[in-house]
Amino acid sequence: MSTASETPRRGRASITDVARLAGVSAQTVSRVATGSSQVRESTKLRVRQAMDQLGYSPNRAARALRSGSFGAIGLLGHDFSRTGEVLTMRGVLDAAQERGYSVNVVNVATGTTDEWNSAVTRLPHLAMDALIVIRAELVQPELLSLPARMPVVVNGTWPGSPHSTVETDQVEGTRLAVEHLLGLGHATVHHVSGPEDSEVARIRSSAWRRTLLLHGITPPEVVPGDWTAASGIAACHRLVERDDMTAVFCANDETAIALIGALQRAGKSVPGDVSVVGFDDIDLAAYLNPPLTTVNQNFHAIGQHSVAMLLEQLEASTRGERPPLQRVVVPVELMVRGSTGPPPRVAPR
Amino acid sequence: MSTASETPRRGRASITDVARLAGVSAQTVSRVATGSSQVRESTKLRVRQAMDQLGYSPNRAARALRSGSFGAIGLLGHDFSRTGEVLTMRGVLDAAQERGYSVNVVNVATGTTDEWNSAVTRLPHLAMDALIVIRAELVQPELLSLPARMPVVVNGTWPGSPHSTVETDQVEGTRLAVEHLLGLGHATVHHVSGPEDSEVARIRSSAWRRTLLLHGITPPEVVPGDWTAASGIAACHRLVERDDMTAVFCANDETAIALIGALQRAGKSVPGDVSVVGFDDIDLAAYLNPPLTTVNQNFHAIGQHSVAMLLEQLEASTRGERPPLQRVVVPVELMVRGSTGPPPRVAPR
DNA sequence: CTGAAAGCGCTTACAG
DNA sequence: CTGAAAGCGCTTACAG
Repeated sequence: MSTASETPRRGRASITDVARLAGVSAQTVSRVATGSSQVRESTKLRVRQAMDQLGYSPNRAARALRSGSFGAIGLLGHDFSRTGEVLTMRGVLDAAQERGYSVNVVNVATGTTDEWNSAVTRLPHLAMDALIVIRAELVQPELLSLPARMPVVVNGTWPGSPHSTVETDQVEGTRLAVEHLLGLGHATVHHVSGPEDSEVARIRSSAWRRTLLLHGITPPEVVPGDWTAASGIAACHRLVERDDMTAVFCANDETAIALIGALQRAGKSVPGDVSVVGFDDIDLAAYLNPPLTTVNQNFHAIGQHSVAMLLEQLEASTRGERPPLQRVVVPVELMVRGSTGPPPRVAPR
Repeated sequence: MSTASETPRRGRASITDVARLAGVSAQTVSRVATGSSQVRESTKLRVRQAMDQLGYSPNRAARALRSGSFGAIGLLGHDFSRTGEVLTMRGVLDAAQERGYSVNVVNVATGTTDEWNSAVTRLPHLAMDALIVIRAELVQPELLSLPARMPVVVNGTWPGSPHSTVETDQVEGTRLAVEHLLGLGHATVHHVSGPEDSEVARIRSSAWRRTLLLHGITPPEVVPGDWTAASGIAACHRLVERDDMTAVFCANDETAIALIGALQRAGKSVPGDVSVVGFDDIDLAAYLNPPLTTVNQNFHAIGQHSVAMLLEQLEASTRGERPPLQRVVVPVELMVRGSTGPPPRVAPR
């Protein structure tokens, strides 16, 4: 009746199939599969062989249902094509994989407050044990605590957050950028900001302002940007009319790169006439002409820290402890390249 | 005894809790939750209220265990920080979300054949109904059919693949790029290739060669690259020694952008002395100086098509049909910008 | 339109 | 070191 080719009809072997083939009980198979307790070496071997023969892998849903853990981390963010989101995701993927967790990525479509809140509300439907949120700024705090007992780590700044956070040292990065320019001899540093609804952008702007004030310089008017290359070009039109414009600190690299391109087309030399600094250190930054001086954010480390903290929280609550609230600040590094230099001898007209 | 604040101890309401509160059976709650069959309007309303009051959301693991479907798609790829991977992922995320599926992203660490195979082998452990693989080239075909009955769609070229594929029209894109340069009056077109182990890179190289031959031009020696900006700089050293080097077709944008930067530093004008074309159309391409002429790949569409095909397969096999094998080719568009122009009057020395 | 019963494939106590 | 029983929270037939 039973032939070698007879495999379970459902296409996938279950723990019972393995148990039968190995001549043991299902629990023993489970013990071998999870490595949870001691099994006699010879038994273990027999079970392993049966597993291989049947191509067995445990049903994740059954395991999750019984154990209450999915072995998955959720990653919620808006616009997973920007440098920050992408590199953070890489860090999360790497760290999670190392610890045997899979990653469920959820993209918030439009990035409006409504979209964020609705995404958070839909989360409990998804199978995940813990959650990393990139830029939670726009989320209502009450909503983010919605997934009951679910550990949450927030990437970026979220004032008054009841959750652990991992963020770049924005203030230090900005200070390094501005003081680098001042150190080169520039009389002042102009600033192209990020969008108004971004907390990070506001922090960079105010750090720029404070650094100038500390050096006794009255900050010039901010040129508004929105992270995009297009806003870098728009910024150029406004900046070229200023007589003292020899140095510009841009809120991110995209804007800085587009600004440099526009300045060059307007007949300005970078850094001969104008020095430009960005923020992020995207991959291409070092290969442009001129190579971009910028502040390196270690997004990958942010992702890795997030996973580590999340799993600590998970373990703490498994032990019945109250998970610790942590705030990690990841250091930055100023990458000095070719887009900055001393100001021109004679003020450009 | 029972107070308003009494919630189930486990922190999350179950279907039974909702049923009790609404005064119906668990199945009726299930019917309302899944919308699977007709329920009297007044009953539905009562159930909905109970759900809201308890903050109920169905346990994904239980649902998956019972229904055999996880509501999740796996996305397997190497290096989720490159343009292609990232934008394809965006397309997958958008399309999956629209259909109520979540996306499990798995990053293949080193991109070696071994890593690919081991990632594929580990997949059945993960909770997913179907799988999208970006660049399966390095995977052993037998392994990729390992997850029994799991629909698979492959992005990119995989000769002899037993699975459905979605890919960019590489040949047409290359032809457009090369003929654009020839049309401008260039006598020949040099080529910086992608890495040897990439099928896509090989296709672009051979399409470049064939296009030149079709126009009666003997193809110059290929300059080897590997997608990176660094290889664009290396290519510059080799290219500047060639007398007839007035036009270069690069296998991707990163290489092209770095090459342009290096050419400029070597005193060449782009496009005055040399015209350069890339492939991909990354976000920054239009904002560089000069703006990059390149072939636009619609990665987002690739991701969306992949999801659509996957779900068709899933539905077909649910109906007991043999899922159809599809091959979708996504059209390209040549973006003519500032990095290309007619050759210099006098051959540059 | 609604309900009582069975069972998806595991793991978790509890015995031995 | 190993096993028999129970049950995680759902959905799927099967009744009515």
